[in-house]
Amino acid sequence: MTPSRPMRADARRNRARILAAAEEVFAEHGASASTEEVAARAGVAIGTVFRHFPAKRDLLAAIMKDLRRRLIDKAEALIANGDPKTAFFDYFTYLVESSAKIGTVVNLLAEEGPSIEPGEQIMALTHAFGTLMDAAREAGAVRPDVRPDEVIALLTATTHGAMAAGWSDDLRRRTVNLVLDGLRPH
Amino acid sequence: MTPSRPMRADARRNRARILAAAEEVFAEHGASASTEEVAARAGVAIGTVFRHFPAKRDLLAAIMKDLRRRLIDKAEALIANGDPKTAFFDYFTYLVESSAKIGTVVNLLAEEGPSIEPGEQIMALTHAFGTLMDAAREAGAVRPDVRPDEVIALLTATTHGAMAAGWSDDLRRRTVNLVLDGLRPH
Amino acid sequence: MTPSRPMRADARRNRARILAAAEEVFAEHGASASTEEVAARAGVAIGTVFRHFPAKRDLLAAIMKDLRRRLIDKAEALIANGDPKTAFFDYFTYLVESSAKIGTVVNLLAEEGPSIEPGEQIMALTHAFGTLMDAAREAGAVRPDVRPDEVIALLTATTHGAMAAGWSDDLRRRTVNLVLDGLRPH
Amino acid sequence: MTPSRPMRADARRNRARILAAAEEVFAEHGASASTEEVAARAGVAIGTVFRHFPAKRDLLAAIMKDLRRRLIDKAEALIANGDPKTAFFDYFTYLVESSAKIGTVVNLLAEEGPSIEPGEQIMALTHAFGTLMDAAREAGAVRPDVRPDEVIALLTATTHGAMAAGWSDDLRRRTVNLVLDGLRPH
DNA sequence: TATGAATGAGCTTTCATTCAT
DNA sequence: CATGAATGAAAGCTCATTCAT
Repeated sequence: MTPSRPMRADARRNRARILAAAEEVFAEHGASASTEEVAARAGVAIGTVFRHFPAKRDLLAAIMKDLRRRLIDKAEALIANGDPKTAFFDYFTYLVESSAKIGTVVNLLAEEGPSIEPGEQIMALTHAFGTLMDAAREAGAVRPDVRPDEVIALLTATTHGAMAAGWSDDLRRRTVNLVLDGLRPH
Repeated sequence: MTPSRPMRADARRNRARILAAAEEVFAEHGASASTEEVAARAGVAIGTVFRHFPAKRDLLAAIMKDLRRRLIDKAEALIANGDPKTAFFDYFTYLVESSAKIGTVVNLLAEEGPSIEPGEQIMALTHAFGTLMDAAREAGAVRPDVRPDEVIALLTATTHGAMAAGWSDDLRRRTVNLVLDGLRPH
Repeated sequence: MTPSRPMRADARRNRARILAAAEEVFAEHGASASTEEVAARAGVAIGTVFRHFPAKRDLLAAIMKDLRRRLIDKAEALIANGDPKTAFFDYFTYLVESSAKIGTVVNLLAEEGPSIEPGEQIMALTHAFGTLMDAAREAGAVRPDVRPDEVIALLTATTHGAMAAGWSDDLRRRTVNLVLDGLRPH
Repeated sequence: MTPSRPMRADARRNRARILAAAEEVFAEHGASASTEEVAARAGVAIGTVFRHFPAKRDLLAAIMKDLRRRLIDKAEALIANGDPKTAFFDYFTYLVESSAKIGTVVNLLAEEGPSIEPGEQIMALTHAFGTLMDAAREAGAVRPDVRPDEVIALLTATTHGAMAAGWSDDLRRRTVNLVLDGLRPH
């Protein structure tokens, strides 16, 4: 937006520290955690947080963006290097595994009012997911009659469930396998 | 002292109105909705809410109890009258369908700190669910190798997902079918 | 005021129970104790308390009146039967001893705004006290140069101190003796 | 983190104004006065009061600490410069004179639950008082048989009485003299 | 009369946000 | 830019008082 000048080094450093701190704090105490707590964890003053993120929801949104970025990167890596037969299943599993953070934040966003910037990132994520799924289908590893939106719904659900209900590692593994089993051709 | 005579008529009426209002308000705005809003919706003064539910978490807990009661009733009706082959699937579907309310509340309770009264109700619910599932398995309608906790996990996940993500009716139906398909013998 | 009819028996009984309960409760938790707590202790409903004492301050005032009544009775008994040489000192000591209740209430009244009905009772009390003191002076047991208001001030002070500071029985006895010593002729 | 640099100028100014306002307000209306009233009197917003004193009892405690500090300073000044024969009596009188504030607060603290920080300050105060009293005794100005705790009890009592009962200046002077007379050798 | 549910002003406290330093 | 003190709008909760039962 503002072309202005590139961020000063210390400013960029602070921004990153705040994001990292926020991810931790919100994962621990929920979105109702105070911004002050985030500032403290990041080792900056409260004013600094608000300079970088004019409102709390901006901070939440930025965390989401960050998380999505990482998920997209992971997907693209799998698209480039993975075995089509397994890459899709690996990715699905990976998403659920890393859902502790994501899920928490997602959940909390729900409280902050719906739809914080769906935007192009979501599309990129959806697209990458679709690519992996298509590849798996062509390789005969996924039932041909399941539709992408259903699978994404399943993923969302499993992800939410995994964190909200506090499943044990074992239960989560078995449940994910059950879900994935349902996607394989009989 | 006095052997706690039955609640006065107006008190019982108000209690019910508050519960109904709270269910609506929390479903709409999340658990962070104010108790004042609940009072307004119920058409009573704030003090009345606190007379019936001394703390906000008591109100949340009461809503949960009410919802669970209804779910248990439904299960028992199906156990008594349903066709073993389909009752389990019907119940699963019913639970997800009615999850808009349930899910929201469940979610929010998670934030209120862990474990608001796990209690016997949960056990009754789990037991009823297990009974339906066993009947379906014996009738050959469910894979013999899936375990109850996995299925409950799946249910939780689908339920959470359904409401948190705001699925369309159509998508929800297809997703639930996909899940249930995975539970049927191949 | 209202000549009306004499109080019904149960009403009079309730009034007494409320007063007794209030004395206890306020002595324990201070004047900030809730009227509801008083009602509970008395075994009546809150409405009953307010029927007898239209406002909280009326309840406080009634307690005071009761206490003063007992103090006056005690003084009159000593005037009638006591030894002039010792009656005054006994009374002074008695007042301090029984000050736990009085003191608390007096203190708390201070918070309720100044001067809850000084009235004729105070005069009666002052007069009785003066009578005992005069008798002691005439018997040569009290310095002739101390004035009544000073001694009453001293009494007030000792009384307050005794309860506010939570003196031990031993300390209270020694302090009272020290004070009384100062009143005796050298 | 940061080695707690000195308070910002405006913060220090506000802290002082809040303390001053609180002393006034609580002296006037008792400890039940609202924090809001204190904020208004100090000319700051309610949040500022709570930034400086996270809970109401912290504010009360701070006032006490301030008062005690002043009393200790006065005692030490008298120890350093006063005439042993009179310093003790002057101090006793000074304490009672300034008791309007002290007494009120002391009283109110009593309601806030027992013992807000007894701590070293109390010991310092007690010690200073004892020093003055010893000096007076050695100078032959105080009876050798009175014990320090009795005198402190007397002081407490007189102090409480002075403010609770609203003695006139004249009455207070005469009463204090009467008390002090009792402490002198016959 | 007694009951106890309802009222609603008011209290303490929290926290997102602003702005002087 | 960073700091952190100040702001003030809620929020949860209490309690004296009223009034339908």
